[in-house]
Amino acid sequence: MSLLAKKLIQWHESHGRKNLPWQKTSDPYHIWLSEVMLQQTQVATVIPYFKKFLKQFPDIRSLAHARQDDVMGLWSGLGYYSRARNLYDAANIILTKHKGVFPKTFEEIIQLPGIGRSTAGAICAFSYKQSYPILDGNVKRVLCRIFAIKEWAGKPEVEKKLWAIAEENLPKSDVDIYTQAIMDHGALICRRAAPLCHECPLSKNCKSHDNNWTKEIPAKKPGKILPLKRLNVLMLDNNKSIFLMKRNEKAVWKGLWSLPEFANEKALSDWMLNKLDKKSLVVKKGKSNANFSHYKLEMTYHYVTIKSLKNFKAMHEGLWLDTNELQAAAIPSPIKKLINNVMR
DNA sequence: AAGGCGTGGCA
DNA sequence: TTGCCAAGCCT
Repeated sequence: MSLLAKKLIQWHESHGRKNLPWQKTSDPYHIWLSEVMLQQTQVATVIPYFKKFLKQFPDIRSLAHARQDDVMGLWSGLGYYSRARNLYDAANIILTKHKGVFPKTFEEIIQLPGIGRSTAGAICAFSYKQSYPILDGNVKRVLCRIFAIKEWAGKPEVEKKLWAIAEENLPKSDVDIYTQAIMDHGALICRRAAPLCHECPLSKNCKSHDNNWTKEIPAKKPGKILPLKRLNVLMLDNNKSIFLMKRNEKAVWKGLWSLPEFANEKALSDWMLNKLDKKSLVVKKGKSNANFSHYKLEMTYHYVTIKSLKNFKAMHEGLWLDTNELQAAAIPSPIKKLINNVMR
């Protein structure tokens, strides 16, 4: 066994995390769900979503038979919603192609939508104790530091090298413990900022520690200027009920429910003149910002109250949701917050 | 190959 | 406030 694996497994014995909700089980459904939720998402954020999701969908069959909107509702606020769609699709594939039983080989697992090499490796290691490596943010950081890799870990060439290193250091036994150990070590000791080198079992074998490079490594992603998008959203309030429209399949927040959206104010007022009986009063107007990984968004909201739906001409274009129904609905976080703030 | 895809925590 | 980025995958 590599020195790296040996030391990490030893360290995990007394310092690793052993009581997370998806641990102490080898049920591949639980492992799969947790690994997908944890993609680009922090542990503390995932825990309540994981519990709630399992409570409503305790097994693959119940998930496969659900309505997609209910699945999306449980995912609302967690982000990266294609994960929820893929999970739902994969559950149905497992039902039809694998007779409802989660597949047991890496090759079959990685073919499921939403499962890439790292997630498939984690499922194999945790559920079946099969020796496959993972390469998440933690592992990348630990390996870059130990081997003094000064380039950005997301660069394809560097990533290829990291997979090879991950492969080389993989133990043949106890991969489940090793996999948990290297992630825990990255999260708790080899942290991005202020790593705890004095508590690190690998500090004597770490090139970054030797050379005092822990601040330079891991290297930052090459920066770029994010574009700013401006748009107008309409908040129609009919007796504390809000009008929402389902977003199309082309842009961000695919398939989620959101406020009617317009490129400019004229388009918004035209829509109102067209769909509402007479010119309605804008009760409140303001701006709200949201930042994404690839652009910034400035929303100008227009809060309008109407007294009756009698002459409303867009009933078939969306749905009216009572404010107390908003929480469980499949609505993006910034929109949910905006509605809550303005209505309050 | 590079960019789309969310959200919240933290410095 | 702003920027960075976390248990990545898909096209």
